[in-house]
This record gives sequence, structure tokens and C-alpha cells, in this order.
Amino acid sequence: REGAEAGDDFVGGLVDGVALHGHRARAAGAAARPLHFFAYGWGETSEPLGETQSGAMARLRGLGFVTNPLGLVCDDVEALLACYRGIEVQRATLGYDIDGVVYKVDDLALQARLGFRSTTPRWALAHKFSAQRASTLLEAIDIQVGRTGALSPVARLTPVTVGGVVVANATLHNADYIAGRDSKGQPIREGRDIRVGDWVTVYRAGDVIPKIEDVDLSRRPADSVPYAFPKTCPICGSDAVREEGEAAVYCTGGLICPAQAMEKLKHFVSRGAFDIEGLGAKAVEAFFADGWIREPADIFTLADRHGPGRPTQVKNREGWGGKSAENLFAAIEQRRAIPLDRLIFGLGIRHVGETAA
DNA sequence: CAGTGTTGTGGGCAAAGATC
DNA sequence: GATCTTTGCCCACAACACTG
Repeated sequence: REGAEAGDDFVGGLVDGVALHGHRARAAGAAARPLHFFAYGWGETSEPLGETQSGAMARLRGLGFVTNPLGLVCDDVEALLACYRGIEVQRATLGYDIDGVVYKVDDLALQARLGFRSTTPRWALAHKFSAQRASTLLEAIDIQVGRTGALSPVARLTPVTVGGVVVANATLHNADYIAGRDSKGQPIREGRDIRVGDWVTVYRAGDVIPKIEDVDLSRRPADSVPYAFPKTCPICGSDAVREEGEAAVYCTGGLICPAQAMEKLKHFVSRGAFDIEGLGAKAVEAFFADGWIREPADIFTLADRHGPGRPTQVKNREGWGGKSAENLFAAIEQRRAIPLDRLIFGLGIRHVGETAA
């Protein structure tokens, strides 16, 4: 970081490389500097590092980089799995956190031929260790209304530590998921449904995402009842309908529904759309609640209505000061002209994400 | 039907900046 | 100095559309 601030591209790049190891590496690095770094790949090189992955890694070692000593070349799947199991045994004593191993095609010419999908290489594959699990109580199932009007059930859990972090919420996806079926009607959790009051096992998928794995029927209260998915929007009271062939239930309120209107606003100002700094989710909620911003156009008249010299000013709001108000107005002015794709994305049309926009 | 790409939903953490 | 909010990063998976 210090190097990056000083404009040192090499050190900045190195820190980026460390960051690519993910949040666990970054957390560990922050807790105990100095950072340690295993070189595991490369970007541009003036000449090939080798003909194989293993050869390139050896070359990096020759150049003075530290590489992970556990890497090895395997000839078949059995050898790969033996390596995976061997590393899993050593996991606790490594001195750094890992969540699995990565298998890579050794021949770099084959790597080049295999190429990439939209987000991942075809020549490398992560094999993660099974995640830690914990039992806890499902206290409630809340319904969230998204910007498209989709009603999403969220599990409220008695907070429990899973893999070092406290988990209190987990998505339940949709009504079928709670009932124990997937979108094709096939049973999940062997068809066991999820009920408020159940003891559930939770884990973090990919060591990150909280998920409910299963319910413990032996601890289910005798008086529990299957979860009844709401037939109306919990926010605006409009009918909530599920179209044939769709997974989600949608609020029919449209922009009449405050939840939809507000979530649409949040999306409008979000990073991929107008990206107005200083106007995050919390600020949108507060301005919306007071009627200062009800629709996207209101953002661009905010200074006229609540800027300097007006009776009610942003800078006098709780949590706001002169500096933050000034910064907000400047950020809004800066976004009066934006690329067309950001505008299209910002409109929040269903099925039109960043790529389509 | 498998593979792929995209969207939309959900989650967490650290750092930075600002206010309280 | 403590606290709050935002930013920016990371990740999973369900759902769906499309292709060959």
C-alpha cells in the first residue's frame, strides 16, 4: 500500500496480486505484517517462463520468488486426489489459511488452447475442502422486496460462529426451496421443509456464503407448522403473484410499492450505474423516508431544494455536515453526464444487467 | 442435454472518511 | 477516540436463455 501511494507500480501490482488470494489472505496480512507472498502466476513477460506450469514456477523460484512448496505434478486423477487429501491433513499446521487446492493443466500450450470462459479459465479448477458446519435455531423467516419486486425469504438465525465469523442470516431463495423442492420439482434435503423454530445446520459455501444445509427433524417442535409464503407484499400490501414457470413471487405494486421504489433508487445510484459517491443505501433510505428523493430525477434537483441557502438543508441532517453535503452535491453534478450503458443499466429493467446494457 | 453466460439474489471484511 | 457509513473487494448459487 505504501508503495502504491508513492506511485510505485511494481509494489502496487504486488499488493494487488496478494489481494487476489481473497479476503482470508488480506485479513491475515492485515493482522500480522509484514506480508508473505507465494508467487503462483504471472502477467506479461518479455520471454516465456517455460513450457509448463511447473517449469514456469521453477523459473520464478530461480528468479528469487517464493513459491508454495506443496505444489507438485500429478499424472492422473488418483494422484490429484491423493495430493488433495494430503494437503487437507496438513491444513491446520500450515501457518496460513487455505480453503482448498487448485488443479492446473501443466502444459502451457494446452492452457492456451483451452482458454477462458467468461469469468474463469478452462485449464484450472478449484477443489475446496468441505466447509465447517454449525447448528443454530431458525428464529424467523423475513421477506425482502427487491428492486424488481421479487419477494426473497431470508432466514433469521440465532447468531452462531461458522468458520471464524458470526452468521445471523442466510438466503432461503424462494418458496420451493423452503418447502424442500428445486425448480424442477425434485426434492432437496430429501424433501424436508424448513420451518420457523427448526434447528438447522449452517455452513459457508465456498467458505463465504452462509447457507442452510439441513434441518434436524428430531428437534422440531411438536406444534410447528409449514411456512406459509405470503400472498401479499409485506411492504405495500399489493397482491404477490407467481407466474407459471417462474421461481419467484413478485409484488404487483410496481412503483406504488415503497420497497420497490427505494430499491430501484439504490440501484440507480449504485456502483455499476450512476455511481454517486456519498449517496449509498443508507442515505437513499433516509432521503426517501423524508420525501426528499422519491425518484431518480429528484437527485438532480436536490441542491435546488435542499442546498445552501434553503430552509431545510442536507448539511443540517443528522449524520451530515458541511463537508459531506458539499461532497454529495459535487458528486451529483459530476454525474449529470454519464455513459449511455450506465444509464440503461441504472434504469433497473429486469434481465438487463451490466453486460446487456 | 451439457456447457456456458448472464442476472439477481444473498453474504462478509477491511479500510477510509466523516461525524459525533 | 469512538462510531457510523461507504467503498471496494471477494464469493455462491438459483434461475433462465441460448447453443451445438
